[in-house]
Amino acid sequence: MTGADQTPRATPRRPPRKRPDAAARRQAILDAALAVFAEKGFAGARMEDVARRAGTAKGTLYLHFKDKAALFEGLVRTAADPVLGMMEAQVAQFPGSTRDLLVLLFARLHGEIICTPRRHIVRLLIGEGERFPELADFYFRTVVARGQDLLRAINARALARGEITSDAALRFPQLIIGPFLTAVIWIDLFERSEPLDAEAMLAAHIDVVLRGLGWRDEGVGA
Amino acid sequence: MTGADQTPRATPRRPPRKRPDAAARRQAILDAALAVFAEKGFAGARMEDVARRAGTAKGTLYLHFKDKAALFEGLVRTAADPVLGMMEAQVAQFPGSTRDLLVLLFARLHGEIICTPRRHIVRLLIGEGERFPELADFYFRTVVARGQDLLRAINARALARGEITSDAALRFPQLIIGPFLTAVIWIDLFERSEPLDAEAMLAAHIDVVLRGLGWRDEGVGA
Amino acid sequence: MTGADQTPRATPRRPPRKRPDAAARRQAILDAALAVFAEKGFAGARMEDVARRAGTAKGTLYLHFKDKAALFEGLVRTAADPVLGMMEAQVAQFPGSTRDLLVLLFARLHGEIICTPRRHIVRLLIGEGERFPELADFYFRTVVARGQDLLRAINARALARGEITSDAALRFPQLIIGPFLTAVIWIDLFERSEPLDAEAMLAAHIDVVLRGLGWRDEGVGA
Amino acid sequence: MTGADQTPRATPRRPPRKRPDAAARRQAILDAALAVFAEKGFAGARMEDVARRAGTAKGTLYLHFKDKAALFEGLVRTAADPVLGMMEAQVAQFPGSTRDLLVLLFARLHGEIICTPRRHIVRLLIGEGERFPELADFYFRTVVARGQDLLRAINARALARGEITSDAALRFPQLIIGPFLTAVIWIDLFERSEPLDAEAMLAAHIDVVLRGLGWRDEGVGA
DNA sequence: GATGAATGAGCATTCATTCAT
DNA sequence: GATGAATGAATGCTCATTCAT
Repeated sequence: MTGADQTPRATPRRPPRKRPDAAARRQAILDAALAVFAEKGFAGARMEDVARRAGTAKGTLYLHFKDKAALFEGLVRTAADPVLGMMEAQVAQFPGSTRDLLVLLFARLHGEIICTPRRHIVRLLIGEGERFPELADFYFRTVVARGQDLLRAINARALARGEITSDAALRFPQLIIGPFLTAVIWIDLFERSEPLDAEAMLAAHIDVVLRGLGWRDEGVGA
Repeated sequence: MTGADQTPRATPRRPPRKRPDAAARRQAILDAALAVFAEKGFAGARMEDVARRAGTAKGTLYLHFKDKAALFEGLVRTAADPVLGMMEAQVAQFPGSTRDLLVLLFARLHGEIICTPRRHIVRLLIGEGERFPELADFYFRTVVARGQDLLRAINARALARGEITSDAALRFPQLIIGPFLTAVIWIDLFERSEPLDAEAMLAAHIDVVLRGLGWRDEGVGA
Repeated sequence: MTGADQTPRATPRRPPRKRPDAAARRQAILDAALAVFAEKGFAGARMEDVARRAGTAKGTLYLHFKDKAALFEGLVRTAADPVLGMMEAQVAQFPGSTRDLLVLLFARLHGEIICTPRRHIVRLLIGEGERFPELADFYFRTVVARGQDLLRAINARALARGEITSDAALRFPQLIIGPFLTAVIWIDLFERSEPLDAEAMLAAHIDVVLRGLGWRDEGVGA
Repeated sequence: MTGADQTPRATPRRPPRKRPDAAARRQAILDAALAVFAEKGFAGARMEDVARRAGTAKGTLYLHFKDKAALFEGLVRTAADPVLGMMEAQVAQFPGSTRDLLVLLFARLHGEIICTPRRHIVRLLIGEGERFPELADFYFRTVVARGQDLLRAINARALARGEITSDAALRFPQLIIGPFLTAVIWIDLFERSEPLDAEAMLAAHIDVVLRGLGWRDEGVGA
């Protein structure tokens, strides 16, 4: 701790344009790709636009992703994972009622997906999924299946706690997630025609679906 | 300056041209378009494939539809209308309980859309909608808005008859239709990964949502 | 919606790409375009032929010119300017008699245009001009108007010097340039039917038109 | 002369749409073709437009002309001939001075061509001539060569009568016709940029060129 | 003869991908 | 590693021409 502390005191003659490390570069590309794919769809997106938006040259894209499809896959791969991971963690150790848990989770879905460019990924996948079967499979495994497990766990817990009586959503977790999907789609396609208060809708959904599953405020044992 | 202007051109020939009336021809094109668009998406669909599948020459397509987008629009335009019309008629004069009505309608949606290539149209629209705002608007006006009116009418009737107590689905018809949308998407994207018994799911949905809206078997007056 | 959007596309290869600088490339394209347009007319010219002749790929054309029309315009734009500039310079500082000046200028027109593929540009413009009004306007401004100014200046000088007495060609410079145009057209259309000694014709024209304007060898003051 | 005279007293139930005989039909097609070709050029003209304008179906065009090129040729063939014939007749028996003859002929060229859609034919031929060598040859034989003969005859007569002294225009009839061509082109391309008083220009041309050829009012012998 | 629906060759243009620099 | 000029396969659309009616 004695000598000079000038460690990062480089000697840059030219503007200290620190070469962003590969990871940052890659993320910039993914961000750009999300924006462009979201606006134009997979086929309509031009690699050149992605490059320009990412602030790189076209060729650079190919240093990070084998081709356009790989870029799309990278997008899907990276976008959903963190949100889901966060939610899984929360469910695992949530102490409160299932209602509160659902409220929390839907708030997350709203804040992290519906209100975010990420929602486009959902729509993109719906649109292009059949053309990229492997991608759909990948998405199923890494996102959908995990989401289902999560919802099933929640339902199982609620049943076990006597909060609900129906196993309908255990058998069909789609009943829980359906309105969320609908909201995502609506925002992108019909918001202009008829605005949707997604937050209010999801709140109503929680009320309806919980009641529909036989909700009792305190659980049977309470 | 698209297309050619060269001088000595083409020279048609052989196939014994018959003339099915224009309407039949048009329908054949629409059928072919549905198949091709469904498989490849809008951008991926080649007009030549549509033509071949319709049993016509490429040029013939353009006698019926101004361009590829118009063909897509024609598809959307013609596919949804009949189903919706049928459902509107049924709702207007349905004598029984709202539960029976919903069962009937979802059976129709299942039989006429989910089990039919028509379901692809829903998915296509979701995927391409943002790129064709007019088409999304058109779809909203001719399909979505009508569907919403229908669902609202059903909910209003159920409330009036004392069958349900919540107006949640009156405010958000999306709660009713959400699981149907989810089923449509699931079938196309994830059926291979995990089959879905859509019929059972929709039955469960009716149970849950009606109960969630405060269902009483006979209505208050019973 | 022109052009394709398919997914797995092209795969360039072989030819050992060198990089002549952009200007040379552009000039090669213009040269090729002149040849092809001259032979086939605007509509009949195929971009592919231009590319092949320029030794580039089709796509390269579009790196230099927005579309076929822009290529045509580029042709017109670059071809006339140098010749005219040269002539303007000469007129501005020509010391000798107007007759000698005209002889010199027509010699230039003969050598630089009639005997050159550039003459095709004149003919092309005549043929396509009405279809490209902006191009005709551009040509008028950058070539025709300048040419007229030049001819008017010459006539004014000749009148001032007392070499001629008539202002007919001051009012109608077309009288001076008409036979040149006729020669250009003749060479392209009728040379095969009846050869024309353009040089001799233009010499005769100078004689006739100067005499017709009241030529006096030394000017009034002589 | 006894019996009824009701020969053309057909029994038309439907509107007496007398079938225009083939010649009228053909002329209608040619008129339409002139209009369309003039506006769009050869390549840009669509047979369908010609048909619509002629009030016939597309197929009918092919009953009168083998193909598009034949239609174009028919146009050129029929348009120039009458004017030229008229002029030949006039020259053959014109009693007055050569100046008066030229005034008369240029008046005709102005009235029958410059002020008429026929002027477009001249321009079309210039533009497309190289692509239709046979047509250019045909035009040369039936129009240009005859025109030259006519001009040579006039010059020879004028020389013989001592009205002029130069044989320049005998050797190069183009000197006489050049400004007319220039006017035709100008009207189509540049009229918008700078209007041209073609009549005045041609009058000036006659003055200049006759004086340039050594004009003497009465001829030597007078 | 007249019609116009059908045909399909032909071309302008785009854009994913490569690779010399 | 980064660049972006060059490539050329791929496809939407046009329109001269035919021929069944």
